[in-house]
Amino acid sequence: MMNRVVLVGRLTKDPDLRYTPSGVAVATFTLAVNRTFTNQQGEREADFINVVVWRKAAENAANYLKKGSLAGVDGRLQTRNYEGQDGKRVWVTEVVAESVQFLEPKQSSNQSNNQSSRQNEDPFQSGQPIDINDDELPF
Amino acid sequence: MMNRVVLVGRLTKDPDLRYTPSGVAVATFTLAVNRTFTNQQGEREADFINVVVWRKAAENAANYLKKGSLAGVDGRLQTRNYEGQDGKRVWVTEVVAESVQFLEPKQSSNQSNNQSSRQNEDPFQSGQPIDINDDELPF
Amino acid sequence: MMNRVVLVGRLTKDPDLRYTPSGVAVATFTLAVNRTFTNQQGEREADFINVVVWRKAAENAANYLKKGSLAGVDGRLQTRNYEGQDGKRVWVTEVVAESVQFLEPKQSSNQSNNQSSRQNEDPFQSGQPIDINDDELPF
Amino acid sequence: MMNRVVLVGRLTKDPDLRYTPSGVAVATFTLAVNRTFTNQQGEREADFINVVVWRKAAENAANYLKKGSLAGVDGRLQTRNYEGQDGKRVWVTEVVAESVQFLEPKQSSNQSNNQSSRQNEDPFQSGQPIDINDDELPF
DNA sequence: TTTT
DNA sequence: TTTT
Repeated sequence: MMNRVVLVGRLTKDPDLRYTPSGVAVATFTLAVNRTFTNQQGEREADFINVVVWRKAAENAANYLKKGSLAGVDGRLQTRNYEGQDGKRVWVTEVVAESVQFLEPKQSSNQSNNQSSRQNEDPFQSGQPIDINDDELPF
Repeated sequence: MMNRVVLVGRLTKDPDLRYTPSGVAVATFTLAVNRTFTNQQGEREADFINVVVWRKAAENAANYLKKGSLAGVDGRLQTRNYEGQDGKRVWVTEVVAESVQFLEPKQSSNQSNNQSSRQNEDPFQSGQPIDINDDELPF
Repeated sequence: MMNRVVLVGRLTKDPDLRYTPSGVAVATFTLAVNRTFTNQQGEREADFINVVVWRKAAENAANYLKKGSLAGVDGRLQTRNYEGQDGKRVWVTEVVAESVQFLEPKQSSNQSNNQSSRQNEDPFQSGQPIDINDDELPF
Repeated sequence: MMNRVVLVGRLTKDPDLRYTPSGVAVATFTLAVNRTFTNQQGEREADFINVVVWRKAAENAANYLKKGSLAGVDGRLQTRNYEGQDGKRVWVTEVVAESVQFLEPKQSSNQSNNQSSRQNEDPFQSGQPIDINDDELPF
């Protein structure tokens, strides 16, 4: 059995960093990966892939990545299900990152621009405890 | 932008082979990929990953793979949406295979066992035209 | 920076298990990976890729793999150099496996065939201490 | 049989673009891929991986990449041998790129910097016909 | 429901 | 210098 995913793309939004009840950091973000081919209308489309990162790598992602950042992900595919609002099982397929690469060139640092897109973020959307049971932890 | 997936696992059912209105073969199947780690109950779980294959590789998959076959897939992640039965957009993440490997040892061929699990399959589930627009074709 | 290799192929010989001076297990083997395309003479060639495995996975490889076994490797590419017998630097590129999958079906076990190809192996070639400095250990 | 390599690193020199006798473009370059871990001296080392690209992608690599460029490579491992100057077979392991990604941000284009590091290159090292038989072409 |  |  083998399961390996490698992606390079851009974050569609700032990462969302939360903590499990026992205090384990988990970050999620979506990576837009542009396709190399165009559709019949000649447009280049993208795939939008959900990524989950745990522990220290989660905190690093939250610190160093923001909307639009170019990032690489090396991980594995995971399927998971939860109960939807209509009571049905909803299945999701996402990538659990084992490592995240920051491919953006370092900014010249005369500007605190790493946080710039963050200042108006909704405190209810980010940084709050997350309702994930610890036994989902993969490592 | 990079997008690469490599999987080895077992088919949960026989592949489903269909054709687009213009006659392009497309096969779908789900690969069960056992995890290497166990959950807190000590059980080894699996991820169930949907795979799409096009053209000649689709027909080969339908001919050589069946429920339980060990197979390798090399491809890319794709996200797609369609209208669910409640009118809402449903998003799916699946793997588009560029190549499929048959990792099952050749059977000793005294038995037509490749088709054995197929004899009672529902003709409405398999081999029928599929409602996919040709402009989804990636290559 | 990203570095990922996934291979499925067959061992050209039994794995070679050795130990560093401080007792860390390291196994090496070569994987023959048949190409999917043929050359101009219509022959299907293969690539012969050297693989290194460390610690517990090294001992598992030595126990469960032998010449001809189908195996999967997930790891990274490593370059290394040493002094050749003519005093020149020799550069090698090899795969350091993070995980090794045994893709051979379990034999029906009425036969001790896992060791069968081993009985005449040269004791000077295998199982001996290896002259590798421990600071090459990647993990 | 599966064979997949994904790399992200920086070119150690400008790409070397040549042509086979029948006019097929082939570019070669070395990618330095920094390791994520440090050795016992606390230094972060790198792997230096040789990459070969064919046809249009070779010309694109020569046009868009230069020494120091950040690039992604998706391809497969290949082993090859030739006769060394001492008459012995020399074996090399390299990556044949199926696609090359240019991960450098576009420069502000007030400068023809893409060629800047090229002006003193040795005409005997680059741009010359290459002695590769066309039957080595993989696609 | 998205990135550049 | 190789596997099936």
